[in-house]
Amino acid sequence: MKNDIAEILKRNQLSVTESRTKILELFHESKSALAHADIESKTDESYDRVTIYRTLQTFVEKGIIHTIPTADNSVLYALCKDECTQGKHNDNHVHFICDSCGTTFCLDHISVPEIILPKGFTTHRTDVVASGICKNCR
Amino acid sequence: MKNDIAEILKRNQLSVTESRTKILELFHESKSALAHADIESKTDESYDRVTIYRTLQTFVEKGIIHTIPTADNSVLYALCKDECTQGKHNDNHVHFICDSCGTTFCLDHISVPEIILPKGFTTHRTDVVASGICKNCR
DNA sequence: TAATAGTTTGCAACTTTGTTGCAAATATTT
DNA sequence: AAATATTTGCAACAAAGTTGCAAACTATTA
Ligand SMILES: [Mn+2]
Ligand SMILES: [Mn+2]
Ligand SMILES: [Zn+2]
Ligand SMILES: [Zn+2]
Repeated sequence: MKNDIAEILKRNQLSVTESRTKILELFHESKSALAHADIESKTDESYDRVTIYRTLQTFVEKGIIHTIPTADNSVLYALCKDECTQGKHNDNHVHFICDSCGTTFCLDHISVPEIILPKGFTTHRTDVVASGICKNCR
Repeated sequence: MKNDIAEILKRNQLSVTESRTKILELFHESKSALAHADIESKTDESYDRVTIYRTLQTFVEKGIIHTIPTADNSVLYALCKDECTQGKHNDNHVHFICDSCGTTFCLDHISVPEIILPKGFTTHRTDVVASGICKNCR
């Protein structure tokens, strides 16, 4: 397991450090999206805030994790499961945020529908974020 | 015009003040969504930051404006054109953010498609945010 | 495996964004 | 016009994010 994580880092030309390993492990263990603060607490504040910021940024650039836009404007991150690469994300799935427990899920098998835009507009990315009550909260 | 604005405020049981009038006017004049900072600059910093925060919050609560989630996590606001009321928003249209000029549009006539969620999930709101190149930038 | 070169981390200091309490100013009601 | 209710601006604070740099660590090479 720890080896798999190191593999992913190496494949992305990142040196294998304790913080990166631990943070990437967290994403693999987690069933839902994580915010900066979640990572801080789940690592017992062992890493500096700056390190976490930089790690998340690096992972996003490498196509290891993706961001999820939210209505309340907190930044959330989740593992990319599609084939995302350096600078080219491809996470065309719907996201769901529970208004009750706050958990955010990647609905990997529900893909974002094609949206037909007015003439003159070109789309590079489409985010669909649904919110409501999740299966655990009803 | 200024009278129309005052009317809207009264209809929503808000006292008609200079800052509220001016800010609501800005939204009516603007063809795109506005961020807190846009309002600050377009009003020549005549109002305190706190006043702008509170005004935006009040307008959202009253269903006069709605927020737009963004991938880069800046908060954007735009006029509600549907029949939104106190605590009940109904802005089921797609939003478009231009990667080149940053302008954010409400695509009022493009409605959010129905998303079929897994069993156990109930949706209260669905945001669709597309990004790419807008008609002015290509 | 030890030395070196390259990369990442933590700290400090700072900026930007957002929040709260409260007195003064303004708007509404009588 | 006075009384009442609401809003505003200030100050102080809290939370979130950024940057430069020396020390620590990782990878490479000999
Ligand atoms: Mn996802
Ligand atoms: Mn809109
Ligand atoms: Zn839930
Ligand atoms: Zn544009």
